[in-house]
Amino acid sequence: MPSGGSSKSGTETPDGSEPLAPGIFEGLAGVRLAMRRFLSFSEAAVSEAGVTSQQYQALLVIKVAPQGQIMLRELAREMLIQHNGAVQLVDRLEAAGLCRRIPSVSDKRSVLVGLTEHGERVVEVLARRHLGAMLENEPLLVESLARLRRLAEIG
Amino acid sequence: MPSGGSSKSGTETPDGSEPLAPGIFEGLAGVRLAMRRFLSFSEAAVSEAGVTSQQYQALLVIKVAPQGQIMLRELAREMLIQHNGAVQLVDRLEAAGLCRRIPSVSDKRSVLVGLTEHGERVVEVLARRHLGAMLENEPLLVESLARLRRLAEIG
DNA sequence: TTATTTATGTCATGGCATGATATACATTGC
DNA sequence: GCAATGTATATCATGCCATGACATAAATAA
Repeated sequence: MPSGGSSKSGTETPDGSEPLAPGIFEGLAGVRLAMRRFLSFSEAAVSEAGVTSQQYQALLVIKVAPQGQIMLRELAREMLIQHNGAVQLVDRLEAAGLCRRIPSVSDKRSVLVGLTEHGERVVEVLARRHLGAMLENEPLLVESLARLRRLAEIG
Repeated sequence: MPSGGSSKSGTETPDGSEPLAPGIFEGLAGVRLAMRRFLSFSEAAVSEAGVTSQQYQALLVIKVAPQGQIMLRELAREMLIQHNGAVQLVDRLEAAGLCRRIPSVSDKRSVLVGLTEHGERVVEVLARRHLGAMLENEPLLVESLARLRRLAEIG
């Protein structure tokens, strides 16, 4: 597509509605990039500790759960994944010695997941390391979202 | 656990530095949740069109590239992934008829990636569908980031 | 008891991303 | 011209993540 000035706001659209405001695609791409950047430092920081982003997030969820324990089902719900995804996630965390399955006494179907000492240490270190970097990268993301909003409101 | 029974905010830390402000773990978990929520609607919206989130993002990057074409290497760099990840991503996009490899004439090593007509239609529809949902979910994320910042500044 | 729901787990599949490696081409220096 | 080096793409093996389909066990209701 030649990027001549007028051709970007073509009038034909797939569903016949009005064309998108010029710059919207750039705005959307910018937000995704900002979010990727935001998450990629996390990926890097976290992988030094031998865990992945999702695993760190799971550790956080367990950490902030009441009594530091959470049902597998709850963990899945908090992380917006299916229960079987959580099963495997906990499998890997348990294999890494970061968490522990504790059979529930009140409901023999249930399994509670809690952090091991090692898990406690890892989540503490990672949280600390994350905080600074997160606050550093957050403005770019927020700015990028604001720019998209302005673009959308003009269109 | 040496910290005795009472409190969540123990004073000992793994590396001997000061303890994190209370609520920081909750703040960090909140941000990750907000981000997941933010991305999960995207996942859902996009999957109706038969593509994944990453594929949509790749389509966006190609769409906003000069002349609507981008080198594979560039695509990888824009998406913050390795070149071989981009190869497979483009493989899948090409298999789905969304993009096309165009051998570069100036540099026979290079391959330019451009959208097909179908790809153009898909990215247009998805961008449109995304915009609204994105603007709807964005305040939660921004608010969640702001809360974390406040927590960090107090600590 | 029987049926249903709930919680967890297993299996097969597929997308995503990486490291290690290979092949083809370009560029630079001799 | 020719060798060395670097670049662009591609392939392979591996591992994480997530899902759908299915299975098992336990709680619960009819």
